[in-house]
Amino acid sequence: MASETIRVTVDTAALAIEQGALEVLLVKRKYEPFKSFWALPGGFLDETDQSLDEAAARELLHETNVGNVYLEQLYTFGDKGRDPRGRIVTVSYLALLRQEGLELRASSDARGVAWWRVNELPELAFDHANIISYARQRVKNKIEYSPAAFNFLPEKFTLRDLQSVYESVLGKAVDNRNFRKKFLNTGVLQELNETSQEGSFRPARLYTFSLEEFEKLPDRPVFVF
Amino acid sequence: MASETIRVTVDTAALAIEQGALEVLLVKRKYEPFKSFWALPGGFLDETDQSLDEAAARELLHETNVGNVYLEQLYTFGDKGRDPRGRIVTVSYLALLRQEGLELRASSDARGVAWWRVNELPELAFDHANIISYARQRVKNKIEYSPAAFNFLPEKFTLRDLQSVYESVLGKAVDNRNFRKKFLNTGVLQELNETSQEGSFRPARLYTFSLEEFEKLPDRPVFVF
DNA sequence: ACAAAAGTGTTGCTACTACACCCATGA
DNA sequence: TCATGGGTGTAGTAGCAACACTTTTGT
Repeated sequence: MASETIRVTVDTAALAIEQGALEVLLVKRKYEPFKSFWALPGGFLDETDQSLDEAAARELLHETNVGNVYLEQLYTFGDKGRDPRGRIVTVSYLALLRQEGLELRASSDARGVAWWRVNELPELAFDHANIISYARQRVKNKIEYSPAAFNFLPEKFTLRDLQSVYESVLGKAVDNRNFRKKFLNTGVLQELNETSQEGSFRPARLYTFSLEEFEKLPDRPVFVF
Repeated sequence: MASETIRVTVDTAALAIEQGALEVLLVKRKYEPFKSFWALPGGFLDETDQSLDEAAARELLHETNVGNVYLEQLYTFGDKGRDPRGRIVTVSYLALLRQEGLELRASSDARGVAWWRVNELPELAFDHANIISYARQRVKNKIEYSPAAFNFLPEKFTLRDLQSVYESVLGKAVDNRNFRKKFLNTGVLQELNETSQEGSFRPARLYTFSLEEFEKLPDRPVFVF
């Protein structure tokens, strides 16, 4: 083998929360290497991509039919030997989204697409387990100082929903009185005159997130629980 | 030009502090594109590099003769058109170091190497100004929760030295009583029985950083001023 | 009336901010 | 003794953690 060329892929760890558990979107590989293993959706950077971000969005849409989601760059992996096909540099991405309303569809070069609970992952292709743990760590940090958590929620949500997001991501329970007090104090929650009826008990008030109010906050972590 | 190949470079924003000013290490380009512009040291990822980190260290050493420094990956830039030579993906790195004791030496493909104050930069090649602003932001965040600041200091330093590092990076003055109290309270500073004589005035006590003590601290930002 | 989740206050403590003067040294 | 930077203490305040019961609704 002569001077092997270096190729670039863009892979996305797309996270969502389902029933109090953090889940990641995986595709089942149809071809070697790692045939039949689950892997992060992604693929080679293309000359037509205007940017890495665009490439990540394109591949995510192509491989899973998921589009229009929050995406940010995570970390770039380039160790020799991480892909048996040759020297491959992978720019990884993090996506935060809701599962509701999606219509997952695998591309023709995959055997399937599915959500997996991050605490119960199968054996993964390449170093993708590593990328996912990076992603988890990033979200954990991120929800403390940014409105990242709201990407997991619909437009209107209850305080309980929001608290559940924090609990799922942080992996620990939070005191509900302190949580409400602190979050309401930040001013980023806009109270609606609507409630959400979930069963035969008291309905919960709905809120929306106000980006405008968020931008008035200091840069420091303000959503720490 | 047929299907152009994608190439990967690794560029490093090496920061140090000199006389209360944050500075970055630049090389003057000898060839096109951006001939005679100043740029970050870096170069193409090589098949012999075991990892991106290694590539960054290799290029930094080759282009500036600076080695053995703290390096961490920063962000990856891959927009179309950011390099006139074709599609180039750049994995950027951040280095934190001291200038003392270095013997800067440009490689044969450069016209020179020099430190530049980040607040007085010349016009830079490519999107390197952008990379430097990423680097500045990263250090600013990093010194609040990690021992990153100590990379700018020698083994033994005074509290005043340490405070100057924070002031230079944060770009603001800090109350010295509160700074000392808070830093000493963290327990990460080991007091030495030595002093530093700097002039005809009271000598300052020297300290060292204790990694062992640092690791006992919580994950949250503890060096916030 | 009961089951279920929504919603609410207080107290003690810790940690931060703001602020100004004395100390030790060499010349 | 003077000039220079090193080094120190306090008081008021704000924000945090810990903690348990009442309210509202549908059945």
